[in-house]
Amino acid sequence: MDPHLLRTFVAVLGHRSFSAAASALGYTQSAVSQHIAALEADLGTRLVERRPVAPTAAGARLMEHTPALLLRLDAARADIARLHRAPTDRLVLACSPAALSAPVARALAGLRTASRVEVEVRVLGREAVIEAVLTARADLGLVDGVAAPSDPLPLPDLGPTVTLAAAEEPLAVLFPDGHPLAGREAVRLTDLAQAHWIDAPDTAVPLERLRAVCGAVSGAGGFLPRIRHLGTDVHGLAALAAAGHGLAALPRTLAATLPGVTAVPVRAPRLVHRTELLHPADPTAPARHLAGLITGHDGDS
Amino acid sequence: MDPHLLRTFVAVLGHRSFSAAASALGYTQSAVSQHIAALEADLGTRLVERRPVAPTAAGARLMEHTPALLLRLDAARADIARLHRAPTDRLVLACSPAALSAPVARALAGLRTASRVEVEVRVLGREAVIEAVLTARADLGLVDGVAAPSDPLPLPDLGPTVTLAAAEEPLAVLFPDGHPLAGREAVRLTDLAQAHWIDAPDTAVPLERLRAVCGAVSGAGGFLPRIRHLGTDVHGLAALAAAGHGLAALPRTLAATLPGVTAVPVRAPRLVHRTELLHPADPTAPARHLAGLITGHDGDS
DNA sequence: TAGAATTACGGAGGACGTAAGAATA
DNA sequence: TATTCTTACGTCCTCCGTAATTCTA
Repeated sequence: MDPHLLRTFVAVLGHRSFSAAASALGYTQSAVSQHIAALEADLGTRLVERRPVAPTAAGARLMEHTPALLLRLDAARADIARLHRAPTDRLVLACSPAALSAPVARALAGLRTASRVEVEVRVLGREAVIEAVLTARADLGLVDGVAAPSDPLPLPDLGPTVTLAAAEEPLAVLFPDGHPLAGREAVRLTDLAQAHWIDAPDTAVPLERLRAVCGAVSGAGGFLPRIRHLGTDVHGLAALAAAGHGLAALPRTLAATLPGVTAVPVRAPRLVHRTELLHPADPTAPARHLAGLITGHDGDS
Repeated sequence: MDPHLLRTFVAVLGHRSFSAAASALGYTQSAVSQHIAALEADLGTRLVERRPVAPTAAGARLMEHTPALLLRLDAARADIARLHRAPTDRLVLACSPAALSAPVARALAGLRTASRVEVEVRVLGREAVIEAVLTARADLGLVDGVAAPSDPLPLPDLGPTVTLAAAEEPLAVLFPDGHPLAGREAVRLTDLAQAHWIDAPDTAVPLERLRAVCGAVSGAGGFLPRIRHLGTDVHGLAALAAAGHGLAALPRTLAATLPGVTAVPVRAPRLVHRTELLHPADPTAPARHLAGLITGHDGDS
């Protein structure tokens, strides 16, 4: 269970090929084959089915642990590296699309007028934001999601990362302009479970999450995807929604600014769209500053 | 960052000595020294201060990740090993002290009358219960704690372990018989923050947890320990409480059966004592059976 | 000065590449 | 039969133990 072997393992499954994984990792095919063989010998089971390459049951189990394991390994290394970095006047903010709201943008402006800080904003998917903060590729992160009011987002706990609430606001559903429900004051999310949805896991609220928060109320499933939208482009998502491909959930103030769609607030179940600020245990000075601006408090602790 | 090196690292810090760690791990001191040197070279920092042996700042950071990392590594191995184990008619239940309630005991009795299953109950601290389930040293776990009603316990998420609620019941504080507050109908936990408490992290509700759930209300700290009780012995804890060493929080029905103390329910903040059932992704047949008996449902999913 | 960690060094085993051999679509 | 994985084998490097050395309480 050497990390190198595990990295090879995920690469093999990711590429569905030994040789592709080998060239991606800078090994020969032979080495990759030996890595997998070593893992399988260690664990006493076949992990990968060959030709075509696919995980066995045991391999699937291992895959439930390995990415998190490797991420945490990187996080540990990053945490230590952070201790010795020079104080910087540069700030990298990783941000999921719906988390980059007008107030956040204003806070960033405030930071840049107050101090001469070079700012870089990276819009990423939710997991990628968390990963960026943990591995110190970003100084600060903003992730959005839905939860019951004043409940925290269910983020995977990956060590000593501090998160503090940044903002809660109403959740809305995007309807094409002129849609029968677009005139409503508010909608019940549970009523829409059987509608067609756009599966945009990185941009809108993931359907699986909608299922989870509604499933706590009614036991049902629903929220089936009709079309899949990858990437982090809110505008493109709105275009799909406007064209009637399906529904999507976004924070209301953001949704209200999108063309071709009408944002109808969600009335029940009682939910909010929540944005949380992630920062590592010892943020840089600019990161502390921005965190303070975003939360309205001092960024200490 | 080889797992072997990390294991040596935690052993060195745990024993506060290279040579002690060496003999514990079956290495020579030299090997341990080389392990630490390799880690330090890899991470580019000193991790351990020598004579006396203690973690540096970087070493402390690494220690925030390493135990969880090694546990997850073991959990992955255990998950895979579970796939190939023979079906068994043995059941090991790991259980935190306050989770072993009368209904649980009855459920166990039901299991033994229904099927010829050899049952073993292991009472452990909370972390040890989780660890036992994850590493397959137990088939099923029961952990207790406090939370807001119908909120889940804040368990560290260590991979694909399913948890389902088993029971919620009122939380109570143990007062010595005859204590001025022992006659009360109910108490506010926040009123007791400045009282003396028994620090019994494995048996009672950990003080840190009380601080956390009360801290969400008032920002204060409090709940300072006066005496420390280690181990998993409810009766001994009660004896300390009866002798006036300090207060402790336990589920009410359990607390009510203890001699020498009076259990006063907690009125505010609105909290419950909660017991959660932990089981691995693919429980054994007896484990499924017992889970069904405890929750009152079928143990499927 | 004694206890404890480091350094030097050598042998055994492991890791990776080259190249030849099996297996499958 | 071509592609892809496996196996064989040689080399280099790493790992760990023995033993001599340095450090520090």
